[in-house]
Amino acid sequence: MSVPVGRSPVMADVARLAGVSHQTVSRVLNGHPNVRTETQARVQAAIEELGYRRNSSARALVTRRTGVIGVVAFDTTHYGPAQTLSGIEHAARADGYFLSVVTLQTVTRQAVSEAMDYLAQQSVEGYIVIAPKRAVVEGLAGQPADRPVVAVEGGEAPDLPVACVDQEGGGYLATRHLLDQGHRTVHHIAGPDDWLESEGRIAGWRRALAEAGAPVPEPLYGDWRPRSGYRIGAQLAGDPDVSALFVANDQMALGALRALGEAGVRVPDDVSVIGFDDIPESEFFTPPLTTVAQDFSEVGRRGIELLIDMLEAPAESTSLHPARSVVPARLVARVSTAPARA
Amino acid sequence: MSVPVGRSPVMADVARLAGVSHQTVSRVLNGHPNVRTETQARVQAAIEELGYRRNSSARALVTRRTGVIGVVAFDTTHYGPAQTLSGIEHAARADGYFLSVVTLQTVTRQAVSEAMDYLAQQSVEGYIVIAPKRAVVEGLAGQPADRPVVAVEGGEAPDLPVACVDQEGGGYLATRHLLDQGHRTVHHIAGPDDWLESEGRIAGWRRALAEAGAPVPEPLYGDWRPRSGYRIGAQLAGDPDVSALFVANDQMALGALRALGEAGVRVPDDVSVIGFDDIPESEFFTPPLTTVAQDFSEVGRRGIELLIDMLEAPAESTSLHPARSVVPARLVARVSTAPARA
DNA sequence: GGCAACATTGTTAGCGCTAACATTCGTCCC
DNA sequence: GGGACGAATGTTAGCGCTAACAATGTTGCC
Repeated sequence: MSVPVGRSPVMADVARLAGVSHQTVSRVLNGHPNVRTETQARVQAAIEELGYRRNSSARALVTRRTGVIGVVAFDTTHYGPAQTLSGIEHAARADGYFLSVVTLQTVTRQAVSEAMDYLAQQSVEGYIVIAPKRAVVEGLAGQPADRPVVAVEGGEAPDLPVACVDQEGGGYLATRHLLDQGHRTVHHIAGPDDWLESEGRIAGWRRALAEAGAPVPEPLYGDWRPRSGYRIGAQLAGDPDVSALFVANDQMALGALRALGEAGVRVPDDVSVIGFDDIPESEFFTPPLTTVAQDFSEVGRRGIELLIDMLEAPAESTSLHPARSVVPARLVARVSTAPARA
Repeated sequence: MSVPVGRSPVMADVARLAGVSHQTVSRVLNGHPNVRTETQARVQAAIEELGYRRNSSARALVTRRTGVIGVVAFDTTHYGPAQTLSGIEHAARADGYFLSVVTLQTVTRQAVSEAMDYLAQQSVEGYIVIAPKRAVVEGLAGQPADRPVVAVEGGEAPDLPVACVDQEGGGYLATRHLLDQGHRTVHHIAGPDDWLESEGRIAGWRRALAEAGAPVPEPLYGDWRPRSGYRIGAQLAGDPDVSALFVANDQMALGALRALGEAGVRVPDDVSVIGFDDIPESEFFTPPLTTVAQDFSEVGRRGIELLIDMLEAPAESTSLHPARSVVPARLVARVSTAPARA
């Protein structure tokens, strides 16, 4: 009896066993008031005996709520995005939501729109889009918003709620740190120029230089990967003007460290290097990398918070001032930066 | 008219606009034969005009298929697991399935079982569990299997379909590579001893040593993180017996390289070091790390393949010989290994 | 004691879809 | 020419649940 053969039990089976109507079972499950404690217990017992589990499709059909949040992610094989995704997942689960994830290889407006379409098939209630490029954020803002969207890492998105790290502040912090150590100016290996993270970090770097009245060299653009840092690092190694280098992420910084090392440039004695991200490996680079840490999971958490607010608020003036949640960056000083030589 | 106010359109709205019954609309949507081409076109047009989208809950309710696969993952902030997840996701989407992901902080039997329970609420059709520890796999096999489960990275799981990389083969490959370069024996920094990956790599290492008649030192256990590699590396640095070192992952290898460097031990001149995983950074370590590459996304792909086979096969003798899909590992030779000194 | 107010439970009607059966129509063949 | 067949479409009955309303008890208070 406790293991019904054939089909899995439905609410009516529980009701029969507990000697109540199926509606009373529903009430117990939904925590309605006005159910006698004793009835509740009987129903609970019947539920356990049968191993009953509510059918989510039937429930969603009538409540018009699926409890599923769609996530469009990129590049989850890298540290930052993967951490962010993990933060999103935990926050969503804590609030009883489910996550349906699509990860994209290419970061284009069209790919994002296809991914959102795919997720729409599953009746997601809203979207979290990890939107690291300007084009993506702009494409997002132009969409017919039949359900709420939150951008994560979306920089200064114009008309969209956004959760992100303060990239500009982080860039400022990094540059300031080097200037404070007496370097005349700071060179910059940036990320690709259509990424919002690159933009923000460049802006912070420029602001710090401007504030200090330091010369502003041309930034050199990499592609986030170690190899590009290596290439650009090799270029800079010969330049006697370079005494301090701000690299837009730790992976490129790793490449740069290697190139400098191979060229006989000592870090930090000859050149100071600072990275960005604080990946787990940075502490063990040669030399241990000074860098700027981002609290990725906090960003994920805030993204979910924004979205759930929209889902659960009685649709109102959300479009007037789209919410922004900015997480500060934090300097992690290690060995790769040192005061400028006299 | 094309933008209906109030509720979103349902099948009946499309039917009305196209001048057919709702069932005909359903037939068009499901690609049934025996619908006149012209009718099909009219229905399609109506669908587009209204921006109609099938209600997945209603559909799932009657078909008893949700098209959702539940994934239990750990540690997606690290390279391997994140890559695997990404492989799983792409393969699932290619077959029209959706993914619902739960990531866990702690790898315990209970956490896994709770995660599966959570996913069951959403009526997932089956599970992919990234199960890197023996206890987890065993707990999995003991569960009441009301829906199919595939383990990924589950080593030699007894009664469960598994997709994994050939860890033993990889360990053998790494050790063999060092022995072939004339090293008398190979020391090993292993992962935690309750991880299946550790076990497999240790087994391969032992086999290679045994085959060569080389002495078998005690393996030293780390925790996968760079810091533990650093700690153990510092220990080994003073030992003149150590001329070749197989480290169970690249992150620990990074720590070990740093410790050796600090102790004045030159790699590869004094000691050869080989890692495991081939993370994107390895190529730019000091020196560039020889390592064993795993095709994580292929593992994810195969996991999905196994699961979908089970979902779509008319439930038969699946339990007789649970399928195993083993992906070979591959040696990536770089600079950190060299022939033994005479 | 009777009646209002409330607590507790049951009954009914869908949510939007697909499967199964019913109907209509044209076509073919003896 | 009529019956048999199959193609094309329509009609009906749920899937398992919740919301709304209806029907009971049960209490308290004058």
